[in-house]
Amino acid sequence: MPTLSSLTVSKDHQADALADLGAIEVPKSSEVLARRLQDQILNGVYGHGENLPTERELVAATTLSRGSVREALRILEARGLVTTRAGRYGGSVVSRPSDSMLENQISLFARGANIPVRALVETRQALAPMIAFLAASNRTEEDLERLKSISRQLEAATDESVPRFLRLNADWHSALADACHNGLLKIFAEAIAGLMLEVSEIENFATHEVRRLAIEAHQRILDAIEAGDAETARRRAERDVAAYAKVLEATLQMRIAKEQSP
Amino acid sequence: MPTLSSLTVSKDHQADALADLGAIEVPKSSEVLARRLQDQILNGVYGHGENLPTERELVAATTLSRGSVREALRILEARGLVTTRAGRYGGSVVSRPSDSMLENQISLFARGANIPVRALVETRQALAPMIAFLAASNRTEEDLERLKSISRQLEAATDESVPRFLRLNADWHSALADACHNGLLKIFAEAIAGLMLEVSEIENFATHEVRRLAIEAHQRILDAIEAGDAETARRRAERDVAAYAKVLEATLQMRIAKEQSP
DNA sequence: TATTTTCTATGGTCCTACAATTGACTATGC
DNA sequence: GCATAGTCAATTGTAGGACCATAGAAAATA
Repeated sequence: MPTLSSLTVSKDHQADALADLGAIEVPKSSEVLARRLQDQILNGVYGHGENLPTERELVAATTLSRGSVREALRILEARGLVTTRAGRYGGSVVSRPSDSMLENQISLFARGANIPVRALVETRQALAPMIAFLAASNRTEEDLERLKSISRQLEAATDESVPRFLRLNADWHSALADACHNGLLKIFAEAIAGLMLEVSEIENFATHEVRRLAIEAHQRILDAIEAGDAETARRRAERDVAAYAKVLEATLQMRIAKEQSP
Repeated sequence: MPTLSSLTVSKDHQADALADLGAIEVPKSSEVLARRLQDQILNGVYGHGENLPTERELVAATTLSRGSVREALRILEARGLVTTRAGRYGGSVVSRPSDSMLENQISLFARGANIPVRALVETRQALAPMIAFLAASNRTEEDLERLKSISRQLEAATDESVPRFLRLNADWHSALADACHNGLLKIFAEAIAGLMLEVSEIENFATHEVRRLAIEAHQRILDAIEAGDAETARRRAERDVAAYAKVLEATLQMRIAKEQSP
């Protein structure tokens, strides 16, 4: 007659069950709350601009301590999902992650992951032609005016300090990214531009000759954009970024050579 | 004889000074500490895998309360710069932001900014050809094997459930992104793939016909990658993603039509 | 009506205390 | 001697209370 214990599963099944368990990670209460609030925000329970419950209300609802609630709010703030203001009628307001926040995150990742300059250049080579193409297709008159304005300043700055030239150059690319009317492409491009700017500043490779070539390339692209010739704009951007990649590579090679025999 | 008071600046200068002041935002102590620790981490004061000072050491050094110190650590944790473990010999160790963390941030941004599907498609059109190009150039034998393996599974899944097909499809693109050996491109592509997957699932437009076409396109790209023919791979990826964009657009148009006359 | 003052709910900060965790160390049993 | 179990201690995790600083609204005042 079968006993109760004889009905239990075999040792093999127990081993399987053990393996199935795996490592268990216990999240912190602040992370759990942050996650749940994030879900509610994404599901529209709290819309943009609306106030989350006050800290003390969250304490009452969750039975967590105020410290844990505040840590959860700091997490959401770091993700750009809420902004908190003090004072009466203050509180945590649901907001959209800003451009600069995402750019910073991309920058942090790239530094941490030791993304090589080559990878940055490749990504730029992927994005820049599409940005030029779209800018030619979608630009408004305001976009065009702004690009032209920066172009003029850029031409005037050929002989000025390198930092000013680099900054104006960045502005030009930023205006171009605006003109393409694609928020995601814009941020990707600007994050990469920011990362490459650091390299450029270190390298200091913006010689007079390089600057002149850059301005001419910009002008050619701008002409195509003004004419609304998307295909030509794309092709010219392709050539521009390829030329830039070559110059940068040569500069980096030079640096390596220098370091090996100073 | 000039008095001391006559040596003070004019009212005009005072007005200038007032304008120079502008709005002043007082940051929270936790944000200040988070920023300073982040700078130290980026400057290599604490290397990857190293421990930050303990919470109580930070309290002693900063004269902040432990609560503020902990909020700062939660901010850094949300940025992916540290991971904290409890227990003796635990603490906050410096770490690199993970791929998934950046992907989530991109996803959060795109949702919040209401990035239209059109912009996602455009960005994908920019990235996919470059990824195929680089994959053909940089692929290892392991990359190739993995791609082939997923391709086989994908062909076998033509008649299976849509979610399984979509998932395998995502895996294929993920493997392709790995093969290009560019960490940044990979994450951008996967973040967009994740966002588009949501759309696809809603649309449920993976008909048998579409699936067959997708598999054929993959095979053509894979052939070029195996041959190491980067230029061909790029061209084929271009055509693939353009075709995909067309199908998606048609599906979206259909949905709009349906909604207007249900 | 315009200005100032007061009021008060809210986040910001500090403090204390204790629980939970976890790796190293020690003791135990065989 | 070795494996197992138990103990210890430093660290994070959490709770709760107290008070300050802030900032709008509302009331008082001119």
